[in-house]
Amino acid sequence: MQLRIRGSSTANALTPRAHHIHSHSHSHSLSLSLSHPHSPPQWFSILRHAIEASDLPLGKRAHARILTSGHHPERFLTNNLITMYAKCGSLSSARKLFDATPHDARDLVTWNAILAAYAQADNPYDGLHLFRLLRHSALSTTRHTLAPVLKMCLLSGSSFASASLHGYALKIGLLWDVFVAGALVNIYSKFGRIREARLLFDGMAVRDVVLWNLMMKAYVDTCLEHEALLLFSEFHRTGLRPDDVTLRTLARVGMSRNTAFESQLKQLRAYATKLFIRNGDDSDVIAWNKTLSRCLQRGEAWEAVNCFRDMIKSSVACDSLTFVVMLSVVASLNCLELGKQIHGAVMRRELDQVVSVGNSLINMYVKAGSVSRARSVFGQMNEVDLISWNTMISGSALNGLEECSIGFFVDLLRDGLLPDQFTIASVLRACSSLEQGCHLATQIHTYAMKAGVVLDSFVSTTLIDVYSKSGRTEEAEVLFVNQDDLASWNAMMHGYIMRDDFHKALRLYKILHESGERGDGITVANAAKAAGGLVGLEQGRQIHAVVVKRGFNLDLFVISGVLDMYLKCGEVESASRVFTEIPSPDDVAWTTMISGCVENGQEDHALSTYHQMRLSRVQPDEYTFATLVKACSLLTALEQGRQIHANIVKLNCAFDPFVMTSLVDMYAKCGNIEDARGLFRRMNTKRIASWNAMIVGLAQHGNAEEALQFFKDMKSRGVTPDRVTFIGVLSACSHSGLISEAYENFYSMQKNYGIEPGIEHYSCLVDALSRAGQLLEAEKVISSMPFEASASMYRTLLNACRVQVDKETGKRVAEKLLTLEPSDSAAYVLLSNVYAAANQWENVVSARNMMRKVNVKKDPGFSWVDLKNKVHLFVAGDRSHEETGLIYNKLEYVMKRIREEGYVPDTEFALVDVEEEDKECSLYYHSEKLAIAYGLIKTPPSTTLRVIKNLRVCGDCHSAIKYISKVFKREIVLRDANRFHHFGSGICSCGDYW
DNA sequence: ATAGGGTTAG
Repeated sequence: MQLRIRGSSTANALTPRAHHIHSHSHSHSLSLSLSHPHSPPQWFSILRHAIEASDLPLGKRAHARILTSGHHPERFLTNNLITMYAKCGSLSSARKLFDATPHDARDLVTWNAILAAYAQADNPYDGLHLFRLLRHSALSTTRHTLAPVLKMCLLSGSSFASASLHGYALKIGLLWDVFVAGALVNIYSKFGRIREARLLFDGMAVRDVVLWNLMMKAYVDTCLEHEALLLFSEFHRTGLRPDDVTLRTLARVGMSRNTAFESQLKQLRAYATKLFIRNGDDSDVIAWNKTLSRCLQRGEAWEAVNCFRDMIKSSVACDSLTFVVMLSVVASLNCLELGKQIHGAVMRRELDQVVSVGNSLINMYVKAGSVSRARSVFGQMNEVDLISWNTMISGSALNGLEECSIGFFVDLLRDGLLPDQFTIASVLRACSSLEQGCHLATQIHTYAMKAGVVLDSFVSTTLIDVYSKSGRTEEAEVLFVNQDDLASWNAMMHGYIMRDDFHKALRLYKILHESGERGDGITVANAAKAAGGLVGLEQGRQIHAVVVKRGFNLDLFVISGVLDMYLKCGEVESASRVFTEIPSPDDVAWTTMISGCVENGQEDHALSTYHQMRLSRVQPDEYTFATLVKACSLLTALEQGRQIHANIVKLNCAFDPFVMTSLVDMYAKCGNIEDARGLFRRMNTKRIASWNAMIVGLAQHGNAEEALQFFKDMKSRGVTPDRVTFIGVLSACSHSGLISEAYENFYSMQKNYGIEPGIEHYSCLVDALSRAGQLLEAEKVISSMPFEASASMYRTLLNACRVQVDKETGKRVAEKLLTLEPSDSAAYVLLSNVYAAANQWENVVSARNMMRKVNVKKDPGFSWVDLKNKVHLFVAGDRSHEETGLIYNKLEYVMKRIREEGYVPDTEFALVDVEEEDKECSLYYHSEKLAIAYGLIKTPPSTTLRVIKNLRVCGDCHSAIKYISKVFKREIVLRDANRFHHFGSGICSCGDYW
């Protein structure tokens, strides 16, 4: 029995010679176990049975009965129990038993057993630690100790540990053991240290076939074909008989392009084939299948293909398992042609009616992207099982055929089959990519409950994903409770991110961290995204550090997330640094970089990055183009836009609704309404955003009738307008003085479409009334709406008073505007213009004088600044900050300094020319000034300040910040609700257009 | 032989 244990653990460590060990050890095991004096023999046979069947519960029951039988298990039985736990996959129980065994009760076999357990469980670090403890004890070791230890060296990838083991083996005289030497040769060659392997090999006095094989394989693996051939000749001269491993190793010589040894290779192949036939008995189908599946497990797919070719050439008949394995190999290679060839081979051998083979064919075809071929295999099977159905369901979903996937699910139910967790998870996957899939998912949820698989972690994770995607976060949260599966955590994090709840997402990340779990690349990518959403640069940097430390920066998914985080924080330079360190960026990484430039107002940089992308021969996709077109639109760069358009057509992206919509928008914003119209007409799928771009574009160009015509067409085609549509419609009305239409739409929006008017809609209405001269009516609308009036509304109205020469209303409106915006020069300028139009020059002068006395007072709205990882938030006239005195003093000083430099609170030009953009202007101005003042106090000179504002920056603040950047020599990055503004040396990256 | 979570856009 003891030998059996050792034997099998050795077999695990030195896989190439597995068959040797089994044949040597078996006879000993029986005689020993039966003749052992102290333990009742039935325990051993039960334990052996548990090991063979991998039956952990049986083993545990046996252990329990041994304990309850009153006898403390002595050493021999304990060793067997440890082995049983190891073989049945419970490393923790094995270790518990080992720890419970007193030190003086442990013998070498105990140690070997626990070491073998760690080797088998692929847990090299803890196992190697145990080995260090063993070395400190007085026990002397044998090859059976070294075998698992060497395997763990291989697993741990530690060449240092292997070198020290080499020395240790030499010291205790075990290096001359072919088992030990073979393992070392194998390790050295796996670490690429082939010369050390050869040195060891050459030093061996006795070498067996396995050792030769290992050395030859080392050469073949490293493409040292000439050395492999030389070694083979040497081997041949020893007269040792080559085995099938030798032959298969040789068969791989010549796979590389190197043709220098063509004739030698031919000889070798002929020789190998002859030997294969002679070795017929050794190379039966089972051995071949074993080799194939070993290749599959190691991910060496092409090696498996080559091996399969050799197998076909030999006289061995492939069986169904051969094809199951090979089809799995091909599925991983995603190679349709090869798959078809193997399908042909299956048909010739009439194995297509074996269910497992049929299922493998289906799987291979769906993985290769051919659902139709999979379906035809499915249809031709006489007998199908649940796996066949599941593969069709998941395969259809995988290939974007969601309806088809759901169809299979329905058919399955109709056939009276009970879905299992695979079925449910697969069909839910289809729902999750379906736009209206949530309702369906709810139904499938009830099926999952009926089938009792809701607690399955795959099922619940997919449900969390589906519910999050459709905004039903609460339902997702319910499912997430008690989930201990990392994928669920990731899905939940992503769910929060999708609804912009970045705080909650980061909280999950923190909880995970604090519980000792580190998460994986996806976790960290999610965390980066959340940090980006919060513009939390410090947190983002920490996450970036984790990414680098754990090697996730090689994962394009993850590093693109980090890139995006920096860009969302306005850190274009950091992003560029990260980007240049990506070995070969893909389309997404490039697009992230380009879109980040656009978001940060560096449209030129975006376009030049695009040209680099073309040079690097990465194909842009529809995301890239949508972004680029936006850049052109912001730059009003019609020519560049046209060139990009040509690229879009050339690269077949002219069918994507996103791209086309942004093109329509670009042409319209660039003033080329004809091309916008033409493009729009030719669009196949017109989404709501496409219509909106057209309607808003036409309205902006004052082409109201046509805008309303488009609106009509849109409705008649069954497209439901949204709030953006009505902004376009109402602004179109206002531009053409269509008051009754404006009212009509304003009410129809609520009554027929259930859209509550926002402040933008009211703005349009007020604008329309003002322009039409209905000043009192406009005032009435303002006072009746459920919002605080915005300053821009009053400004519009005041301007209308000037045009209408209505100084009574004008005065009233100016007063209201001034209570809202005491420091807003616009009010004074407009008011003075009203008086000027009425020829009341004294009042003009007094209005101008009032303006000069302006002080900064109320400042609701909020802005925040992130200093030393703490967010400082400022709201209207905020005096709650602990350093408020300092801040206000600084601000006074700042305003004084910039006035000296020429700052005038706003300019007259900006005031009389009130355009659409101004309507969304912040109701509360100066929170950003407070934030900047605090930033100036708290950071050393020339540090870049980053301020974020919840609303759009207004003209006055914009102008002030330009001066601040000049006077105080600071880069100031302001992110407002709309875009980034990079201020420096008195100018802003937006070119004063936003 | 079958199932889950991730990066870019209007």
